[in-house]
Amino acid sequence: MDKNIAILDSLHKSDVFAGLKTEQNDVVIKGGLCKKLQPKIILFHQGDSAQTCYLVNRGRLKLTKLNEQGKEVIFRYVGAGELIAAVAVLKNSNYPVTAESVEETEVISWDKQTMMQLMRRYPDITINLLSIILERFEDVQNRYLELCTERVEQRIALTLLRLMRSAGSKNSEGIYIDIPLGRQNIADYTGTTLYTASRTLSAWEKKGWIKSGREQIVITDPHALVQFAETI
Amino acid sequence: MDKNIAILDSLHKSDVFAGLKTEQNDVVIKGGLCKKLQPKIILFHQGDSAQTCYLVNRGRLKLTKLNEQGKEVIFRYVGAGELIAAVAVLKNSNYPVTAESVEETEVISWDKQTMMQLMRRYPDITINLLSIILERFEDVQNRYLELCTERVEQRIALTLLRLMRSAGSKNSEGIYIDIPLGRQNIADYTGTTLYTASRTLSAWEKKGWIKSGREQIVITDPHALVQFAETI
DNA sequence: CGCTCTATTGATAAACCTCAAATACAGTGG
DNA sequence: CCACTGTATTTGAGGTTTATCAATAGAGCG
Repeated sequence: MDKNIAILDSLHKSDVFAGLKTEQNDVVIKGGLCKKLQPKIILFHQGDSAQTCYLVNRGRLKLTKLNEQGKEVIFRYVGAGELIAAVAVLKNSNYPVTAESVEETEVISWDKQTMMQLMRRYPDITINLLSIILERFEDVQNRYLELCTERVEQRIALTLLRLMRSAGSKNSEGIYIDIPLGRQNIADYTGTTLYTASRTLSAWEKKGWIKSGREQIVITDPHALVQFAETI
Repeated sequence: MDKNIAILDSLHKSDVFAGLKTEQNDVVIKGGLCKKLQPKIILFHQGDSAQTCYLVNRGRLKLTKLNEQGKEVIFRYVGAGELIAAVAVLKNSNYPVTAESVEETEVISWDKQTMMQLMRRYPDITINLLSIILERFEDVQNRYLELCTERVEQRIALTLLRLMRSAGSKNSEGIYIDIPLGRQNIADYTGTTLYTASRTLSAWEKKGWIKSGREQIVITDPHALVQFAETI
């Protein structure tokens, strides 16, 4: 019972099922399966046959992709209320990315058939799905533009600010990014190397813009970062 | 009458309206407006209020985006049968990119209301739309990965091969890319500069992999390019 | 033929990566 | 509590890739 309430909460704040009435949500819940993940567990691999889509109910996932040489690129950190693997619903294809938990995480899953039925029953879901994908699409496009036109340090600044907005929580020192975030992660997220990321953050720490520990970052002067990101 | 038949042809081969019956197509056509563009005409600007989506019936469009400093990035060349600006249908937002004709081009347009009605009447359209967007989404993701992990020359090779597949036509010398494609365009498409693009193509021309003239490229040895793209 | 736009090429510099080595940190088991 | 181990981070030196600047050549057009 408690579990169902938890799920309901998540459905309400989720983007896919927005606008559904309570009794409709009940139907949705009955079709979904709950799954708990310890940190650093892979939910699915890029290339796996895509049969299921997932809603993050609690915790956070990291979406990545490897190239042939094994270099990792981070596309997105996905938090509670967000749907992933929408591709599974529509096409008989494979997951284009890998999803891995970065902390203790709970996801709710719907298989292709169930989701299709839900979409047919409640056309709003399809429309919602479409707008979610469009939003993400614009997001990648913007990051693609950044990657083409901005320098590494600007990209790191923009990335930190983005993470701050999506996973930031205010504390006494500044805004803490509530994701275990190593230098390598930042590098993979901005298209640079561990070393350049480290040097950059060190410099910013000396300037007092951030404070950083092992796999954690607090932004102490967001305004300075914003301004820096805008310099040519 | 002739015009309508032309439109019908395009609808049939298009991705959005796939699976519709003839009488349904008629309804779709009545909702659409035909528009002819000379080369280098801007159909819409990034930031314009998005009220209309377009299907390319003939010719080709270039989708680009500028950053604040005015650097241009090319996202896509869009050919006949392809839909653009789907975002216009769903959200009260602005076009995220600029669309410009690169040759004589004919587009069919539907405004937000009409498209919404069509989607409600024929739910297949929504589903098709969703799969189109998903495909493009994966495409940007792949290019994003490339940009992060591959060197300029590899990216140029991959880009030429991609263009070859989507706009290539075989002639006596090899496979001609049927888009006016200057060095600057290639640079904007691969995230490099005019100069690097020029040097690279010059080198390949000496090796006999391509032949190039003013704003045009023929790939004479695709296999060599493929192999080169795969080298580390 | 002169004009404009595009492409080539060399020289130079900047940005960034790579490698190597040292240091800091968190967790573990004695 | 402390040494130990494995991982994360820092930092320097040096090299590679790529951008930038400048000057020239070529192609198409009226």
